Amino acid sequence: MNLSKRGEYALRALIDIGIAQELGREILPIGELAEHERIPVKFLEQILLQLNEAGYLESRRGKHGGYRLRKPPRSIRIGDVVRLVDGPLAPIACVSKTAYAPCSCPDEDHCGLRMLMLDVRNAIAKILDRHTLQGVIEVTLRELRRDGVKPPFLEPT
Amino acid sequence: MNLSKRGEYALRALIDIGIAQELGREILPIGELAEHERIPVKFLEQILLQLNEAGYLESRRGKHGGYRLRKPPRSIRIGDVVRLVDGPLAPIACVSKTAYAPCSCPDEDHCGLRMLMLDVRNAIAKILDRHTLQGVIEVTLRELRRDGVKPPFLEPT
DNA sequence: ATAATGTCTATTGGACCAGTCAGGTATCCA
DNA sequence: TGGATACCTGACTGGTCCAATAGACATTAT
Repeated sequence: MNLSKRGEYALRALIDIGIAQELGREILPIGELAEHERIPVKFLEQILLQLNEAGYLESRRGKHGGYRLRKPPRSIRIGDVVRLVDGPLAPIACVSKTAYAPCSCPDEDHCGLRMLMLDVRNAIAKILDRHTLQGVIEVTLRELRRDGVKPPFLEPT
Repeated sequence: MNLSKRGEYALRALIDIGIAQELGREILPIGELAEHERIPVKFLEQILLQLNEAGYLESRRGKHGGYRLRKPPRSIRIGDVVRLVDGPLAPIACVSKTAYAPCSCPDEDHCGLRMLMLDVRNAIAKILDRHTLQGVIEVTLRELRRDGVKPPFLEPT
């Protein structure tokens, strides 16, 4: 039931870029992002590249380059990002909606385990597909403000 | 968000042994189980051994040997079996109740991602910890009967 | 020009998964 | 008592994936 580091970093990156954008930073260089989240730069590169290819980010090269969101945060579903980076949400393939594959069990139609795992898949999907990047960003900023903590990415370094 | 084959086989084995027991078979040899579920015998052996050590099963050696449940199915929570075989239910360690570990993010207390993943963990745990082996067995048998399908393990082979 | 940034491809070390192999030991039946 | 059946134990292997690293190349601002 694991979210990979890759998936975790992808989400953290999108959230950070979204926060930066919300706070007036139009573009965020990868170095700043990597430092803030303590992610190895070259590993993060690959992930941002993937998010770029998938249409979530756009990049500007050269000096003062960096990444920004290509779509409004409200239209980015967390579940879709996880699916992109980590694969299907379902714990076993025979209950996946987006990547169904038959399982090896003798009678899929009368498999109590399958029904249970379908519940689990639906519970996960319900949460991750109902939450957007916008929502996560709002929650994060609200919590920061409530505790009087200065948000990150206010100033270019 | 994956259940490993090992975890899947462990659950299927417990369910099958429970079904057999419900239907009057006091003990189930591994060969019959492996054949029915199409699991490599030697792989299944390791898994049943682990379930034995963990107190879920007891075994009888020699001719007419096999495995049976050591506890009543009602007292076996699916979530605990998954934890035993596959590790924590939480998608990331910083939201695990049974195996918490701090994450690398700069501010765990104001991490929107963490709050979201905590929701996911709780949703998974709610399902897997509320369902017992008894429940899964009942559902399976009910579905089989509803469709008039003969349940497995009625006769020793 | 050059320094700062992103792009792209290749590779690596290690962990883990799923399974295999080669026996050893206990139990039962004839 | 001997053999068949079945569980017990440990080593090990091929493959895949994760996380990270390395280095050459392209683009942009100053």
